Amino acid sequence: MTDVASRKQDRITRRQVDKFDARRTELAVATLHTLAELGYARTSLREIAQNSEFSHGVLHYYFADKRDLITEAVRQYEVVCVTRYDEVVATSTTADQLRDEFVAMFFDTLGQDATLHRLWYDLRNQSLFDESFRADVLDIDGHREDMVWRVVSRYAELVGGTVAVSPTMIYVTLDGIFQRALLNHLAGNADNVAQLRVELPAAIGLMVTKAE
Amino acid sequence: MTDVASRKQDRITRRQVDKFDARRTELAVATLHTLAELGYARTSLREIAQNSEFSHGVLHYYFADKRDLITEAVRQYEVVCVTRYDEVVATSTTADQLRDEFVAMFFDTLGQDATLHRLWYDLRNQSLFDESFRADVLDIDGHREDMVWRVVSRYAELVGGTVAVSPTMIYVTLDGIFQRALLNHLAGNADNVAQLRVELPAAIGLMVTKAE
DNA sequence: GCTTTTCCTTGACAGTCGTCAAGTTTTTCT
DNA sequence: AGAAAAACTTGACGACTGTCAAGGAAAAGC
Repeated sequence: MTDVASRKQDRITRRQVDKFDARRTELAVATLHTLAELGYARTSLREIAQNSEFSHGVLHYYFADKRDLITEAVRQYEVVCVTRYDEVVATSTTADQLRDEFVAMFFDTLGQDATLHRLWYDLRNQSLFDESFRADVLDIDGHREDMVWRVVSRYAELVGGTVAVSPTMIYVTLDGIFQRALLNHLAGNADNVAQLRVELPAAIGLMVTKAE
Repeated sequence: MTDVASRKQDRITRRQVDKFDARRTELAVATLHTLAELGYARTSLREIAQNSEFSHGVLHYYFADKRDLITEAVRQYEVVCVTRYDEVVATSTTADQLRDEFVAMFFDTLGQDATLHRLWYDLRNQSLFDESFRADVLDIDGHREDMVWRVVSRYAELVGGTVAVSPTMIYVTLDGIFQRALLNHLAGNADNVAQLRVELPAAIGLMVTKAE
């Protein structure tokens, strides 16, 4: 094959691959929405296909099996999820501003993306039963930990102090608060959510030690 | 009906009811074990029956439907779960002893009852999708919160200080640590579990303020 | 001991599931 | 425009699901 011909072949292959990947992503997004709506236990391939513009058979054209499809959907989730607070970190110039904007976004996404968040917790729990999810889940969990660490360590910096606990402890605490708030939110218990919002700043405060 | 006859009838009815309830409980326990093993998404009635000494048809003799059965299983879980640390609270005479024994039991049950705990988190998450579980879940969650509050408030008492954060915050923090430890435990990542064990005492310490 | 009630098994039902092969439509290439 | 390849639909398969009715086995009542 000549150079020109091989480069041409490359372009074609690339374009095919791109198209293939684009459709995969499209179907993974449809999967994500279906999972968020129904939960892992009740999500079927036919239901997913109905949330897309294709028929159920096409899923096996783009994915090896159901697990492959759901794994791809989880990866899509990560793309959306894991940089949520970065802009807040980048633009805040005072500790109070960072804290307040973090709390605001925390509860904003709680209400806005509630179904997506409950899906995340559903899949994380599935990984307790199904080994094949664990690697992806632990990976995403790590990125979430990094995400809140960026927030809290920057907060400590702006306060002029140091972080008093480990990144892991920070993450599990904030994630625990989020889970609780999500449950209360979906249960329609707005008062409890509001109470958690009031208490969140103090919880963050406990994690950093001000300089003397 | 004479008094004697009516009392006799009562006894008979009572005995029948007791027997009925006993079998219900027996089947609920079998359900609990099946759920713990397979998770909610993959637990079928036939699988449950195979974990008992009866056939699958009997489940509809004692339970209205699958939801009824699983709800009863969840209630069984609560009976086991929610008084776990009470003896530690009752017998500890110093703050250090209480803290150490709590931590020990915390990680003991983590390893011992791992499948049961993952089931709890599975069901709590199901309640984010299925409204009919929510009441029971919120009830159990409340009892778990009370449970850790009894530990931490007693700890503060023995230290001679006061609790610095709300019961809810205490619970979500400890529960978050437990969840993370459970995931790492089931993933075979013993190092991370050990690390959490090291950090847990300090996390408890942060929650109480010593008297001046 | 015989009848009645309770308890449990069996087998079938209507439906859903993941998977895949066969065939049709659409796009791409020459 | 015609041929080849890719993209997609359709329908079927075996397996599995919750539910329930019919009937047998065991226990209780007399």
